[in-house]
Amino acid sequence: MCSAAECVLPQLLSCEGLASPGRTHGRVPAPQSAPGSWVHRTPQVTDMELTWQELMAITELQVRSQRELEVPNEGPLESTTYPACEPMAAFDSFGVGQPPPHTLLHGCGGNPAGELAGQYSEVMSACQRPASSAEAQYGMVRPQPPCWLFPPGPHPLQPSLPNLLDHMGVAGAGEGPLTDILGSPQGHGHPSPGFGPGPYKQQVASDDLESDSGLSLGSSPPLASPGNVVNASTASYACVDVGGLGYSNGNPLEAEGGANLCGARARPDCFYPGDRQHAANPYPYPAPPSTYFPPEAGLPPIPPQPAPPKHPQVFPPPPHDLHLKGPGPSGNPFCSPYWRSKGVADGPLSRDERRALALKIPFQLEKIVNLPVDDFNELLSKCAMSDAQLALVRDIRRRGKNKVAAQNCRKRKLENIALLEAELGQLRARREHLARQRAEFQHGLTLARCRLSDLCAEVFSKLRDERGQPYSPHDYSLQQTGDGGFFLVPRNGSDGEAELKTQSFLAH
DNA sequence: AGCGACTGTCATGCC
DNA sequence: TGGGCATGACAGTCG
Repeated sequence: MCSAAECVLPQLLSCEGLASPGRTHGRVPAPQSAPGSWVHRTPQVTDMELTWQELMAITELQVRSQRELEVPNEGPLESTTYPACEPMAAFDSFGVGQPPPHTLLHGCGGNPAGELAGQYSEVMSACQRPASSAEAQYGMVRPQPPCWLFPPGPHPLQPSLPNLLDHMGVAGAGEGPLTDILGSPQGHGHPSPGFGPGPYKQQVASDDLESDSGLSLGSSPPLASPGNVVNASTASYACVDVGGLGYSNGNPLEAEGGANLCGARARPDCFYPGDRQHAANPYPYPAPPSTYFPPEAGLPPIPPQPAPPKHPQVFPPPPHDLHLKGPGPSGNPFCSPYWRSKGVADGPLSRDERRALALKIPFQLEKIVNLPVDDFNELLSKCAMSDAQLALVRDIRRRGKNKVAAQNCRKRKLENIALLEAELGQLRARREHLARQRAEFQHGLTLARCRLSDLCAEVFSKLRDERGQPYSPHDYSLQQTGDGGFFLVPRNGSDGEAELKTQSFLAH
């Protein structure tokens, strides 16, 4: 009998389904027709792409493995034969490498390639092995031959997301670099990061460059910049031109024709007294909170973060009497003057805030952004505003909503990346498991072939023709019937023996 | 100075 | 048709 060491994996398994042209050793590109493969590839093939290709190759490997390991059951006289110990190709670890040239090997007891077709599974049953630990790990159901690799249900390489998460467990999803990103307070933990209390970054003059609401903020001199404290240090009531309306202490709306501001007609310095200003504050307004929007309800309060020492707070904290709550001076809740919500952190005014201040928008920016469209329109209808004010309000609303949308979009993107990375890890683990399982099956198949070859040799050694001469296994092959009988079938073109010289006998 | 992360904004497409 | 949303791209800021 042969030993496993003498037998090499058969060529049958290596050449038919695995040796595809164009494959490189150890790296299996995805078939171009494979769904999910990227036809239009960027010049830089990223590692993610390669990984995806590998994953796609697993599908192909599985299909091919199924094809190869399936034993056709086409009847007792099916013509498929199993050459034993034929030249076999050396496999790489995954069995997907290009097979080497055929090499004649001697093994399996030195028996010439006797062939025995038919009851193959009986021999293979000895090679079946208990489910590996990896199966338990992935909850795989031990499939029955000939579909060992394919448990019932969805395709193992196309698990649904919930299944994947089930497979992943909590720990699996929590690994990977993106988990850190997701776990960071900046990335997650706040449904609306834009509303978070993070310190406002210092605004520069470039903030005021342009506005699609028609404000030529770009024309503002450097004085308009909060960062430019030198030029503005001498004027607590700095007159900053904002598109002709400007951060002046004058009322631009009055200059425009005296639009009714519903009680917001008072000069800005009445709401934001300049005598409370820091000497270096170029703006005649108190320091705004770091975030303009109040924290969302239901969220745990986030402790305020101290301003970076590198960027000292330019604006002093506003006095409490400036944090007006409820209706404005007019008593109309929809026409309260522009003020910031109480309880938000301090920080420089944002661009829109400065614009709103410049145009004396009598609404909270929070309301402008967050009100439903009906309420927003009602709010606008109740307060007659100039075209510039309306345009600015709508721009503020659009930008505010888009800002939130961008934050949500980025959050979703990070979540999707984390999810895909977790899925990638699971698929890689599954690929390794399938590769190990494939190696086990190939080893069992090799043993079975060796035993089959030995059995054939034993049968041929006991067969004699009418002249008492043994049959040559080179000229005849054995085929088995369903009832255990054997037939001697002459090989095609064997020594010109034309007549069907079939001999039936019962197996012992 | 360069770089990466973060953020706001704009443009665009879709609903 | 206007508004909102989603998203890629770009630029600015900051560590």
